[in-house]
Amino acid sequence: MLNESRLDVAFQALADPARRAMLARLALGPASVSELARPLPMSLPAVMQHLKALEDSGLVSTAKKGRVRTAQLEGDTLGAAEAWLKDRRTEWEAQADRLEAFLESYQDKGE
Amino acid sequence: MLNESRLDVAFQALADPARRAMLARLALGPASVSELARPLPMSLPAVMQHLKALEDSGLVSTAKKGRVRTAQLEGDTLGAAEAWLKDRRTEWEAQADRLEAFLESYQDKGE
DNA sequence: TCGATAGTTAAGCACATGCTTAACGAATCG
DNA sequence: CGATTCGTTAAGCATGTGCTTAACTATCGA
Repeated sequence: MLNESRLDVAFQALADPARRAMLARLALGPASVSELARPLPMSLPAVMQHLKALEDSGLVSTAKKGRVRTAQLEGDTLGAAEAWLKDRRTEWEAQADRLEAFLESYQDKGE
Repeated sequence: MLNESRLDVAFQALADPARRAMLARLALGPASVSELARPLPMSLPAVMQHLKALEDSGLVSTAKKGRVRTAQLEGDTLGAAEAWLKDRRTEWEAQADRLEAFLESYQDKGE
């Protein structure tokens, strides 16, 4: 599980459309920096900065071989962010259920 | 489903620990502004600004009655963010499976 | 009606973010 | 070797973010 400050950077990384586009690409398989950059309307250095943010967040790992750097998705961090949201939604649903049950019992008494 | 720019603000909202704390509290049930503020080490106006960010993101809705404003979690937006992550992870897992299958078939040929 | 309670608005400030261009490094190809 | 490709570093700049304090409004309760 990720601690709070790790979640900060992970969600922060997810908050940018360019970075989400890169993640969406990497979900389909590893890619080089240029491949990631191609569809994006910005300079290469900008893409590098986004990639660094993704790497710092733990969502992506990279390795360089020769002159090409290959990036790939790290499923664990993605899963940890997903798990946080799922936990909150589960709590919320339980709470909503209790409320509904209460309202129903209240209505029963009124009948 | 949320479009890209809605996802931006949703993940952006999730990127701050104070806002995640507020969401965690609201997952347990509705709360007033002061209740949300109590555990947080910052001024009330700061909390208001976080609450506004959460409201703009669609993660939370609020209503004022008398002098107290009550906030509650909006499960749909939470679910949409969760769904985006889940989709990416599912794609990633499918890709990892294909890779594994390929490597196994490669090994089989070698035997 | 007076004081406490709950929230709101506005201004200002420090720092972070997301780009840019320019210049450079290092592997590969002809 | 020389040119090209792929990536990297550094500097600078506009805008966004996350707080603060001060001042103010609106409601409630004695």
